[in-house]
Amino acid sequence: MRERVANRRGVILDAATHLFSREGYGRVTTKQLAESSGVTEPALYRHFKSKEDIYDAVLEGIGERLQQEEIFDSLRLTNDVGLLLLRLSEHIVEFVTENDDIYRLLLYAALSGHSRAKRSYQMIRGNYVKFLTHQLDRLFKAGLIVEKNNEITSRCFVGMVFDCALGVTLWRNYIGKIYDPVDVIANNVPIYARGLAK
Amino acid sequence: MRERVANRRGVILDAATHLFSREGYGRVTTKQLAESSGVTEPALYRHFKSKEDIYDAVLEGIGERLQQEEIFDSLRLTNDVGLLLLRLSEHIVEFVTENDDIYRLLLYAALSGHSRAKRSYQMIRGNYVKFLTHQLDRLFKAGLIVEKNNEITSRCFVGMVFDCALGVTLWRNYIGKIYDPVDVIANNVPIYARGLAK
DNA sequence: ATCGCTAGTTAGTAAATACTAACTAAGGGG
DNA sequence: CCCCTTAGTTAGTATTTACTAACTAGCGAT
Repeated sequence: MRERVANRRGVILDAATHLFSREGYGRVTTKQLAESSGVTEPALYRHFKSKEDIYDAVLEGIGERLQQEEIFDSLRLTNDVGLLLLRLSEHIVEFVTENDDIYRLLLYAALSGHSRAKRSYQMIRGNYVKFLTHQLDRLFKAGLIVEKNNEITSRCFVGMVFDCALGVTLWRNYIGKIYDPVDVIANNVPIYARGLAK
Repeated sequence: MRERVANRRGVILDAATHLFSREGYGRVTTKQLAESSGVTEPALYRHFKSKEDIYDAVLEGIGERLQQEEIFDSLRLTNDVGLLLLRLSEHIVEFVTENDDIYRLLLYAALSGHSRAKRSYQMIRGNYVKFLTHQLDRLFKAGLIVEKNNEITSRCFVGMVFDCALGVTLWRNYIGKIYDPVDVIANNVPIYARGLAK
């Protein structure tokens, strides 16, 4: 029974993205990949030359789902450090919550030392850090925040927010009470902002 | 050639801890486990009933390497929120840096949804959060810090510090400039402390 | 001295795994 | 209409993988 589908490659990649993000590369079998793409195993090899190749393509494809430019544009002129941190946090938490497979893939890739992990890291977290560093430099020059190493500050802030986002996904069942991410942000970002403001 | 060793079980567990923390459960084979324990495969099964059983024991054994009581005792009476956060941060960063296999195991376990992940999470991160929440409650009652949801604050702070620690281990090669954790802490903890202090 | 138990060994097995060989239906271009 | 390419299929293979069967050296207790 031959079923010809327009974008089979995309279907396989979607299924693979989900599987690899749940189980990690090692535990996913080609059989699983085939079944959840609605195709037989050899068909996978029409579109990719190996299992590794599928994994590579999955990590490669992460970039297309990021949408950071818009939020960056909207914050480029803000002089309110609290608002800057708040909007960035909301964006990150929303992103990780809705695309938690992407961050899982990054963690798996980083843990197992995959060559594409660095690239993924930089796309997902690095851009936020770079943008925030730049904005903090600007706010400092405008005399609005205290003097700090803004790169370190940005890295830590972004790290904190990503970890908070994991509270809604990865750590969800491990911690006691589950808070709405909005409340978490509303509680913490002002602490950071107050610590930075002049 | 029979080689009888006093604590073979421990040797196996050490080797397994290292392997699982690097590769994750799925990618480690019993052959690897045997070889890096200096033993043949069937010998593994004298000490453990399955590969899963070894993994379980590895996660179970995490607890023994944690040493949090001492630092908690030394900070129970501090009225300086900056010092409290600073000492806790130093402890966490030092712990993750020196025992990065443990945190890697936690991440792998959480990602793949292993049943022991929750327990590991609570031992490794949960205790810091509980202690810090309690201390922040105390400092608030003493009128030394602003009013916040101290549980959320603690979770986020601990999350931030653990993520910073990953900057020295997991993210090490992904970020540009590598800072000494001491400098990272010295830059960030004061921001948080200033944000909290009254 | 020997008996039994523990902790090893060698050799092997059934199942799973990544991948291939060989074949074929569908569709488009000339 | 026919032929070529594409994207599937069924059947199969070599290797790996987790684990077992059967045997044995060494040690402590009797």
